[in-house]
Amino acid sequence: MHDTTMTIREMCDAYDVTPRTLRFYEAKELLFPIREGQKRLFTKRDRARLKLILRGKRFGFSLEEIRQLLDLYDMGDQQATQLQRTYEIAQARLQDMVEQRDELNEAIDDLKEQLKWGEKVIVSMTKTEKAAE
Amino acid sequence: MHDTTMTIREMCDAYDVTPRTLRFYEAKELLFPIREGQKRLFTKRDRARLKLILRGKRFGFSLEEIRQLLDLYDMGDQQATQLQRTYEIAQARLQDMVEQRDELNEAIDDLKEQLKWGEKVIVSMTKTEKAAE
DNA sequence: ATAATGCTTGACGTTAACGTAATCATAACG
DNA sequence: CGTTATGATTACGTTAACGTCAAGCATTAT
Repeated sequence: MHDTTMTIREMCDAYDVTPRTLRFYEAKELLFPIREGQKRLFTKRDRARLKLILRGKRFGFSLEEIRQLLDLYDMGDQQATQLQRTYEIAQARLQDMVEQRDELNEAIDDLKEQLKWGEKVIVSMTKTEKAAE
Repeated sequence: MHDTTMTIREMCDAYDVTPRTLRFYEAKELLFPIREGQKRLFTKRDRARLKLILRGKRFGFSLEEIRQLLDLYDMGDQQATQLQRTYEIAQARLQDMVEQRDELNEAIDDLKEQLKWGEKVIVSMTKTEKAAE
């Protein structure tokens, strides 16, 4: 076989993404598949990065944020300052997520209130409806 | 003054929206300001609707959903079935919001785990760094 | 009368993350 | 050698909710 590289299709099957997505990620400089003639060959490194990309997406990071994180990651496994930076970005993202959730919780509570009110109205209306019969 | 109507600017100031937004809402048939010559005049009804629109947005309804709700609202204050329908739409939205929040909570927990791990790595790296000095 | 406002209607621009063709190249298979 | 499979490139389309001009009336202040 091909040493340890994968074709675009194999990647798609393995990670459940479309070719377009992989090409898109390459265009955005998130992945750097090597070329055999015309075709892309994804290395072990690409696969590791893709996993991190997909994980990052689940966390709600934007692709741009993910790119920055991956870059830091690469630049210096030796530089603790970089890792520190990574940590900070993640912290900030966490902050955002918590805020979002809290807002959502508020909205949920508000909407629940509205619904309680709506129930009362519906009940009273169906009552008067019956009364009108 | 103008009986009970407001100009576009007054509306903007009162509700903290841009003229573009009000025109946009009119184009989307969420508002129906009357015309005095060329100019828009927003009635009490428009203001009531705008309040509902803004509230709906806080709840995360799309403008299209809001339009439908407003329409139902108008159509029959007398028809309890319509109100019932409104109630159902809101319930569905609530469902979505709860799901979203739960997903967000999961992601938050996962990310927190990651961060704990990151902390450990950073600590150990700074240690070895010192050791290397 | 003229300049400065305020308002109007288009109509194109923006953002994210791809989807969706259309066209072309290459390689294996029979 | 023709066909099928796989992949490449290019480029426009999608969605939501407006933002951002541009150009033109109309009223009001000077």
